[in-house]
Amino acid sequence: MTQKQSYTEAARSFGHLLRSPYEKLSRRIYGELAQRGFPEIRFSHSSLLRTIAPEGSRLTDLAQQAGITKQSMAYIVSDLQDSGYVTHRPDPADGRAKLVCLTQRGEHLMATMIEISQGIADEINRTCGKDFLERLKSQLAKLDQALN
Amino acid sequence: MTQKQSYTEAARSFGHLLRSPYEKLSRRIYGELAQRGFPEIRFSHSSLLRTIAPEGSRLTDLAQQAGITKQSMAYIVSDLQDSGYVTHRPDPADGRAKLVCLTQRGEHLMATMIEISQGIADEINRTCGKDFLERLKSQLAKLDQALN
DNA sequence: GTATTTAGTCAGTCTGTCTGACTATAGTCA
DNA sequence: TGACTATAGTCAGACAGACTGACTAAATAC
Repeated sequence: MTQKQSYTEAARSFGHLLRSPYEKLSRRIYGELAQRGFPEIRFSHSSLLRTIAPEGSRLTDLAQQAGITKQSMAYIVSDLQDSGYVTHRPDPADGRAKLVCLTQRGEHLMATMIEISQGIADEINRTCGKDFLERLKSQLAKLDQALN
Repeated sequence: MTQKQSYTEAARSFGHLLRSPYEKLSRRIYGELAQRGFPEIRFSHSSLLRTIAPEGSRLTDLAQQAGITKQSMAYIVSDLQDSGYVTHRPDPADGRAKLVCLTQRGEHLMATMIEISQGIADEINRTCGKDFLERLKSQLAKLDQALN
């Protein structure tokens, strides 16, 4: 086995194993969202959807939590606003700031994402064994800690 | 706990746990490559680097294996060619085709990536326990299968 | 009251993906 | 053998999503 062959095997063994299930989960979730009436939702939207607070969030906070610039987050906010998932309202605590808030459609989207995620989790546990995901999550959290 | 709060917790528990270590590993690997004399290498290059065969590969095969269009792969090949990591030569079996081959610099890059990956794997096993990665890989492979 | 910092917007740039169209070559079939 | 279809790679343009610098209005610090 040549050195080059052992490289592709080494790479595939881990980087691939982390990326592939993630990509498959993404495709499943966005595919099912499209089928359930949310065809506009894309991967980039997750940087806002996974961090927005129930009471609304500031653009700069969303950007910082997602690790992107406020201009990039503004682009995503604009897109979700055009599709009716979020809206703006002034932040009473700061005349400069606006709060990005979920609309009713946005809240419905969130509820649907939870439902889809739960369904996938149940399916995985049925296929891979009881509490498989809990144990996997525990190991991934340990890995995540070790990589800091 | 509101429904919206439970969403972010559910999402963070898994999607986040798959993405975060992957992003950290990527930053580590590309950071160390830059320090070791390969500053041009970026994440997008991995779609070629992880699949190119030791004897060279056709553009269309690389594209298919990576799941992107041949035009996108051509864009990546061009970038790596400009930086001296790959070169073209005609495919003797087909007058239309060219083989994308690693240069000496490209092979050195590959060897360095293996070294860096091995070092990270050893460090993870030291931190998380003997054979931690083997057991984690096994579970991730199981998950990957379950998601097909 | 002045200087500095912050929130958000605007415009432009870059990367990396896509599509359609094209030319040259290969394969198939009658 | 010629006509037709398919394939390999290139070209040009479009788009999504990331970035930077500059700007205005509001907040904060002194």
